[in-house]
Amino acid sequence: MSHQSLDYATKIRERGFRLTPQRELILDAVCEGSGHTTFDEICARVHDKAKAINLATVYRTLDFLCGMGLIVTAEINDHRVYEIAGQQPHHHLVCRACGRVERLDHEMLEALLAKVERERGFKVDMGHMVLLGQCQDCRNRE
Amino acid sequence: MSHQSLDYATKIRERGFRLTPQRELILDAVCEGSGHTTFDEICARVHDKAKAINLATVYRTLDFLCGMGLIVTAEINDHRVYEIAGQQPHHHLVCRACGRVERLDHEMLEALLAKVERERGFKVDMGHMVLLGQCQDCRNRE
DNA sequence: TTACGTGCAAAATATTTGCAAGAAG
DNA sequence: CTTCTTGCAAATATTTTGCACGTAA
Repeated sequence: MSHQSLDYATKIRERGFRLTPQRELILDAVCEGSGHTTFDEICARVHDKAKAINLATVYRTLDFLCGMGLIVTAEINDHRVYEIAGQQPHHHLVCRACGRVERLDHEMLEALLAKVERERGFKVDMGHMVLLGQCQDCRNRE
Repeated sequence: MSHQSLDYATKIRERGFRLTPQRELILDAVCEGSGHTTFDEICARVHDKAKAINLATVYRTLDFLCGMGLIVTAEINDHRVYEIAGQQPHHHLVCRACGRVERLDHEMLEALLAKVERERGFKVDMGHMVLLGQCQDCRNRE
């Protein structure tokens, strides 16, 4: 249990819910790939392993897992994406040109957050932010 | 023409497209209200003035206006919102508790953007950002 | 054994498209 | 006139729901 996904089984059962194969599969599917996963990717991975799982179940389970705080969701470039929760707070730089996704550690944002809180009294609750722009390679290429 | 919406009529015609009453109405509808407007609000306002305008037209026209760069769109708290383009770049603080939307000027973010560009070579193109959190009032109330 | 969860199919929504008629330039 | 746009209706796509059955605990 060295991984980020501590003991999700316990987290689910603790609150009186059940751990089902479907929930495990879908949670796995969110973990696969590098970080962000779209609904369709999740469906594809799930159907790979168990063709019988229903679309409605995927919808319901993703909602459920969000509600449990085991996964989080964000909107990148008009696409809803899911990702496993409980990681270090971090953010992404998404290149509009090539679509590449780079990671940005939370530390970079701390100065900004502190300033907003100090000057506006607004406490930003920023689990995951997405900054769109242009990456270095694409800029050089121009 | 002191307003932000310069001469959109010209901008449209310049590129060989036509200015229609529908396009004017929908553009107006996006301007009304204070800043953000949802699809449904737009429909409601449009139907107020002209019941006959078709849903498909609203969809097509919003796409069109985005394509022309006359409006911009963002995602706030699971809701797609539209807003007139060409304003000063600015951002919003959205309170998760009460839903209030405060404006945040671009200046606040500049230090962050400069840092990302310096350290990562990534040029953030930040027309409009949304920070979720908790506003001062709601924090006091706890 | 007990309800929680799932599959299934249908319903409710949301969005897109083809095409003929209407209208902007 | 020309051809871009719209309205309409149908086609798609997406998401949600009700219900009987299956199964985790």
